[in-house]
Amino acid sequence: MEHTYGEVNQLGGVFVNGRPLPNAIRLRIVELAQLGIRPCDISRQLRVSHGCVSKILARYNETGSILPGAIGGSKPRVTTPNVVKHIRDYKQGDPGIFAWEIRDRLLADGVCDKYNVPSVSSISRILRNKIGSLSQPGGPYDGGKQPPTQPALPYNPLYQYPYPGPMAPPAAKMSAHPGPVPAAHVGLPRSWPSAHSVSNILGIRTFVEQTGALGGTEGSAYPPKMEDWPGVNRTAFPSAQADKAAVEGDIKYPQPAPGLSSVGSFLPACAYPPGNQHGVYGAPGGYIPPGHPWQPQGHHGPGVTVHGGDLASAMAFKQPGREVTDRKAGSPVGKSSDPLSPIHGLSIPASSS
DNA sequence: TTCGTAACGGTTGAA
DNA sequence: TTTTCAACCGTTACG
Repeated sequence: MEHTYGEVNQLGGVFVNGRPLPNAIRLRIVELAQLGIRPCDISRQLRVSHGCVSKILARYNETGSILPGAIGGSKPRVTTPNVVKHIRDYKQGDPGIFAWEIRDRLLADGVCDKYNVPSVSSISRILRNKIGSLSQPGGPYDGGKQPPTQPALPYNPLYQYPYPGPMAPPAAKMSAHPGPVPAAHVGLPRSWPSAHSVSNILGIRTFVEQTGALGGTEGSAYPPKMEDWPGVNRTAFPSAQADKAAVEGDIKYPQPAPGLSSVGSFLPACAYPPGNQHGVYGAPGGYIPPGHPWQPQGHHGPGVTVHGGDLASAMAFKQPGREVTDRKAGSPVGKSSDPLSPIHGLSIPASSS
């Protein structure tokens, strides 16, 4: 957390280690690729490492989304209350049942599917820690307080993970089929682009600029230090963890170093079609005033909207299912053989640089 | 020179 | 409240 101000990469670009690039940059990468600009050139222009360009383009090709994945958090819990109840039922019905038998029954009864069924060890732990304690004293069960076949929570085939809100689980690393949940939103900001619309990606900066937060007042309006950012925490937006993940990259991109001001020179506001500039790049002076830090983007300008074309399509999935995997999963990210799959409406004139 | 990707050090957030 | 762990990130370096 000491890299509040970011670091400078070999290309002179500024980045915050561990944090996603601002969505504006991510979008720009995709846009430039759409224009036929080679990734290596994009890398140089935006001063983003070519590895990152490659990864973002590969992800886009794979998912149709420019957004980063949901950062942080733990694996979705599989031992939901419903599952625990069923396990309890099974144990009550057959005190001698083995954990692996419970597991099989969870599958057979449709309580879980193969993607979210607890492991045998998890079941054992549940039996030991939860059900076992509940069953004490006086025998393995709690005196039959639970009916043998209590309705419990009706099994919802759509239920998979106890994520709050409309979000889908970050199942990016799951296999092709994450389960009963249609993968259309898997791993992406679920409410995108509604709750945190394109404006949050592209518009806020300009909104900030327009509202004067930039140009001398950013210090007060937008504290440069990450930890000074109010309201940007994991509880502020309870319904959108991934949204946060998607926007925090901008929210928390303080990056005052001048390196990324190059983005402004390479990517002037006029590079965007009028539709996209509406409410986004209203400041005619440019995208980022030279010498200014990247302004964090976030929920500071909820009124800003973008009417431009299919910009949102870049934020949405091109295809259901998100199988973008990181290196840890074997990195079967799609080859960038077709980096120019169209983003209709994103006809952006080549940079005037 | 270009591109894909493993390794690395970092951040984040749920448990 | 703190710690742990497993997600994710972008950069770097290598092939």
